[in-house]
Amino acid sequence: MADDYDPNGIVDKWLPVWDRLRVFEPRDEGGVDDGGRERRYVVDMFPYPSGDLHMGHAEAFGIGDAVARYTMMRGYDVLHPVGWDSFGLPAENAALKRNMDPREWTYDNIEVQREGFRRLGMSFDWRTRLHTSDPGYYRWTQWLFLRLFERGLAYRKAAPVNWCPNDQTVLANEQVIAGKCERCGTEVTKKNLTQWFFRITDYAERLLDDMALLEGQWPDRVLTMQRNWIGRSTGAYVDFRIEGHDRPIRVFTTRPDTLFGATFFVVAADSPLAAELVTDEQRAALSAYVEQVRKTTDIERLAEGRPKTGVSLGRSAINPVNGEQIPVYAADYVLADYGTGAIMAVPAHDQRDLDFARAFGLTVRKVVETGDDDPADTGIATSGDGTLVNSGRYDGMRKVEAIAAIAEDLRRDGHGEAAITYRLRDWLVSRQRYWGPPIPIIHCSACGEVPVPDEDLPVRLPESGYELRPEGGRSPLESATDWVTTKCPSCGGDATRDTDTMDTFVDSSWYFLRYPSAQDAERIFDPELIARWLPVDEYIGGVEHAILHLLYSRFCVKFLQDIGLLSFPEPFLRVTNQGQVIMAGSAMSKSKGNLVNLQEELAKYGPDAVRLTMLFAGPPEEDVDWADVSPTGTMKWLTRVWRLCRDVGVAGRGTDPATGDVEIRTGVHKLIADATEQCDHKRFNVAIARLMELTTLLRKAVDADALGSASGAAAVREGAEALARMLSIFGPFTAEEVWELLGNEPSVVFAGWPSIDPALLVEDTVTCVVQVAGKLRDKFEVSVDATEDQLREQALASEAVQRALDGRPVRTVIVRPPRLVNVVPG
RNA sequence: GCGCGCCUGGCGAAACCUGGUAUACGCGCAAGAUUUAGGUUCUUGUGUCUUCGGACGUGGGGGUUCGAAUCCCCCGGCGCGCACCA
Repeated sequence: MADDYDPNGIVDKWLPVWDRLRVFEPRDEGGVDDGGRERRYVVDMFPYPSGDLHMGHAEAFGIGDAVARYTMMRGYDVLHPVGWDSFGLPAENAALKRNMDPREWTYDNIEVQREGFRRLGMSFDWRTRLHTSDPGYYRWTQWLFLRLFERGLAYRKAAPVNWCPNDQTVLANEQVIAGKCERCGTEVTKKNLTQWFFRITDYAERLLDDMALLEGQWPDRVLTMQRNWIGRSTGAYVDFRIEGHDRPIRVFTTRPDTLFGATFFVVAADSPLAAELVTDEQRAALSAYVEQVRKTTDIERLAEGRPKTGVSLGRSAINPVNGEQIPVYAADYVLADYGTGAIMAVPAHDQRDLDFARAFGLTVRKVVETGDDDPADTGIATSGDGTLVNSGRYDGMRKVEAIAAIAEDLRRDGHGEAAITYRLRDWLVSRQRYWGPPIPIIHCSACGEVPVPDEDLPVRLPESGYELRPEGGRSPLESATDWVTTKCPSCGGDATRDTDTMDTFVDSSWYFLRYPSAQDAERIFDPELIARWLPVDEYIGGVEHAILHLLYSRFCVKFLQDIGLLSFPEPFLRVTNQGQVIMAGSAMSKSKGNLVNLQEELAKYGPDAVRLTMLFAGPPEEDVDWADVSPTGTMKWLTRVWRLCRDVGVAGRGTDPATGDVEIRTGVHKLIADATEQCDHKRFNVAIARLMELTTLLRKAVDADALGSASGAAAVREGAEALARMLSIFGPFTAEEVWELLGNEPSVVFAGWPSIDPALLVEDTVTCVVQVAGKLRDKFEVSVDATEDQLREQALASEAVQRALDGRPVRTVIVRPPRLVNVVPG
């Protein structure tokens, strides 16, 4: 045994012991049978194999591991799995750059990270290990696709979609952040392409409603972000006849009460509607405009104060309530894929419409009197409550009455109906890249889109014969001609495979279902193990997935529930977002030159001190600025713990804690109770502070020769063992080492969380605080059952109180026995 | 623009849920002990001012209360999310 604390030596010492004892495998299957425990499923958002582990991994997984280990220590049977999100663009780009096979790059990195996680002391059950890029996994991703396809929830359509010119692929709406590609930051443009979508919009209402189940369990801001993303609006559809056109065009409005104020009509320039409605005279003008719009990136489109543009389509629309003819325009401020892609424009009561009206010299007609100045004069649209004017028989109604009345009249007359629309769009899942699960569809000239039969899954990625580099929206797989050419499963004729692959977010939207039966070759998951472990009790990961991953996973689980494979509506009962590790105020990056290398920190301080430093720096959800913290402090503490336990050694071994010194025990049990309470709320920073206090308390006792008496030794032992057990959730290697120093058999994990003797928490005396006019003047120790009268008397007798009163009479005395007296002067 | 969150010593932070001793724990700093020295380790001190009685102090202002870091309102600063969604 080393003669002082050796932060890295203990890593090599204890890893093989944990492996041998199978410490992190759930007890009631495979390991020690200890049936009857409650189960908990604790999951960390799985890593992307982008290289070696970095500071962010240590932070995120350190928090997840503390949660998992705390849950284990509290006596639950815990499944804490690990896997890799190993398909995706970055791997492919990195491989391209190095002229490597993406497999090689990916699986090499996974090995490096696997070893890194082990050496960080993660309590994973390695049997769960999965990689989304394994055929044994993506087979089931494809299987899931086919189930969606069967039910019409996976479909292909031509649409203007987000296109990243740098990554040469389409992107889901959720992957466009402020107009830029989520991965590379390039400005995203629009392209008309035929793409695969999942009909997540069918689930919009349930995704919104079921958030009630998550309230208080998920971070509020995540719920808010999802709510806003789904974006429910209530209003009405209104059908407008178009002059010289045989079918009416429907619009959505949240303000049917302003129908009489509609003075023009706008369709999205890039929607098929515009092409359908345009007159021959205006066709050239429209094409030129659409061309101009398409070239504009989202960033430019959204620029502040950008003037409204558009082009007349040369027709009129007819307002169903008053027969008025209003001109029809195409403009880019109307979105093709929201609502119906067309709007009635009410410039008086919508700022965007007013801006357009002023740019094109169109009529502004106020129909709701709000008491504000006329929008036609001010250029400021009014949207508040008021009374209807210029609206025929609806004049005089309040806004809300009018909304209901007009919606009802539209329905009765067959001109529309009340409606709800969502901002959420269908999920674009196809990608023109190589490193993802091939879409399991075969295109046959006779049969159309034919699903690959289940028994032919997986559709494996070809391992050669393709050109990896994507180009102009063509998938790399198109160049793998042998792979593409196939027979139609339906008619047996010549056919071709779909050459797109699925987005990596499809892989990750169901992986937590696969862990308990990661090796199952027969089915997507084992229903018995699902029943045993799912849904996820604790899900730990970054807030960057607040919408993307968490929304998609919720959708997939609801779908699997609908087809009878799952019995719960939500995948994650509780979500915790950890903060980031930053350096000197900003995110670490190579270009800023402020990278902190995790491996160097580990070499200097060992994994326990690094983990503790992050956990102790603040609450889990706060960022940690590495410039503000120092592992030397936590390292010093771990050394003190080690020396304390070395000095205690086997003293007091085998004694009944109840025989221990009461004064020491009282202090110990208070600290255990408080640390437990803090851990229950994931306030690990405060819990660690309590463990530090416990260390100091025990050190002082040992220095005062507590070990010289039987009762002192018993109490110190109880405290030191409690310290080791609690330390194990933050600094697992050190905890194991000191547990051994105390003369115990490994593993400390099996010892569980220390219990608290409630009798020791009951205090006989407390400090009573005496205030004069709310300001602290005196305090004294009193019995917990001191009466109001006794306390009042003792307070008034205090010299300090009399001095503060300075001769003033006492108006009243507030007594809150036994802790407080407030003397209020007259 | 809309929505949300945060603001406490030189620094990271406690106490806010449940109003009642503000600054737990750690870093840093200072002094002392140990050491040949540096480092390490240990001890003590560390909100500001002070006439040593106290006074002031949780971004600013106001309110509720016997009593406010804590609850309410206004303002400022910082951060985050959304952003032409009809």
